[in-house]
Amino acid sequence: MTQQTAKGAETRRLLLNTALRLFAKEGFAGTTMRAIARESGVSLGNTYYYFESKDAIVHELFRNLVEQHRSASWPLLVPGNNLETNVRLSLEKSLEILSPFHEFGPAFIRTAFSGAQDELAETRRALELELWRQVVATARPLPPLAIRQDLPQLLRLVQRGVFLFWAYDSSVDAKRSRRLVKNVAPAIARLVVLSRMPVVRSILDDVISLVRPAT
Amino acid sequence: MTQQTAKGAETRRLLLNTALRLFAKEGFAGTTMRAIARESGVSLGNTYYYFESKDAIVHELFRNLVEQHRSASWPLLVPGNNLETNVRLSLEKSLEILSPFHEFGPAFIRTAFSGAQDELAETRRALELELWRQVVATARPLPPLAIRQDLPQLLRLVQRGVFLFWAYDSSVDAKRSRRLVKNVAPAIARLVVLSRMPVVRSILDDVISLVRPAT
DNA sequence: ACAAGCTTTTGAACATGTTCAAAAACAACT
DNA sequence: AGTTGTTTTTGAACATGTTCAAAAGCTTGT
Repeated sequence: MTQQTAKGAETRRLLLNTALRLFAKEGFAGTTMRAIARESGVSLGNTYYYFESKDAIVHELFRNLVEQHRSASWPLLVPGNNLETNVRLSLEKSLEILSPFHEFGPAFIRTAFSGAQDELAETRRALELELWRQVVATARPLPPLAIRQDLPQLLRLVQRGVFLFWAYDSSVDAKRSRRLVKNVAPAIARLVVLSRMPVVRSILDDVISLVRPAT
Repeated sequence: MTQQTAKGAETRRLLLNTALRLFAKEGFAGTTMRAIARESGVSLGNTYYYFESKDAIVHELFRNLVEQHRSASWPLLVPGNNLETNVRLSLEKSLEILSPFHEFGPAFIRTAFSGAQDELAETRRALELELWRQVVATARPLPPLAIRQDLPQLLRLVQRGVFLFWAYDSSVDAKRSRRLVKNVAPAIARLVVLSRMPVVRSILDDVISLVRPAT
């Protein structure tokens, strides 16, 4: 199914690069599998030897973006930042990295929310969580102990929400999404502080009970 | 494009019914436009005369479900219910009505979140809002005045969230979605009560500023 | 060098969503 | 009844995602 030899890996890389270039130029729907094959100087069938489907190519592209997001956000999480700053920076960086791919929103969502339990989805999830753990761990003051444990998963949930919003955000330059982030970051920070209050805590518990078993 | 005469309307209805039946039996992806045409005793081209695309059929189906949800929830909103009960009943009814169409989740989402500004989307939005206005208006005690105005839009937002969750919920019988509703309803009610507190109010303001201009 | 068994590549087919020009059916008017 | 214009219907084509059996290349062991 996938590549085993050096030559195979090379072809695969070639196809992925071509696909990326065409996607950028012609958009997702506007790029045909035949075009990807032709521009790569490879047969159509061969393309399917390396990628199960057109969506699978997007899936891989998406995973790359998640990786980029993580590594680009990491150095921003410097000591001295409070939670709000960390959250805002990470979310903003995510929008920044996604911005050239707005047209893929729906396709991304299909892969991001597919509910697939395969390895790729699992590593993606782990990658995302790692970032949000770092966001929490480097924030000062540290969030209340009672919530510290679950906060990364909550933040990941928030990110998914922002991502969804962005995917269907048709405002120019995703202005509305950027405003959302600007508003959400302080809201989160406040909520976290308030999590000491039993009423707020119980609401958070409701939400946490959702992220715990899955998603 | 669409039907003008009685016969045309008849053909359209026939196609829609056949599509619905086939969707239920074979699933969305499993139902081909050719099958719909064949089973209706109509040519393929004619099907496209009445429905712009396969998605357009789903779009119409979805609108019908929204309508059903509204009219089925209405009688449940009896005097004496508090907000939590009303919210829970409406959300549960929504899951109940959607349940036979779980497989359409992604397709529904495409139409529900397409961001299209056409008439169909606008009437759907109005229909939804009307229900949530009723949910708020019939609840006792009435929600705090400061938030009463915006609450319907907030609740509609919550419903969209639940809908998204449901669409990608792969648990059997959408158990997780049902639990979500069970947890969300009291959380909402508590939040509304707490909205008198400035801190909570400011968070809600952040969210409200999002639903106000659009979505 | 050769055989056996992988991996890679190809080319042709298939299935299905969608388009379109032309035919048929129908309605309205004279 | 006949003409004219509109709505409905058809059938054939097209575009593109996907599958598959067979050919070609490569690697490894003899």
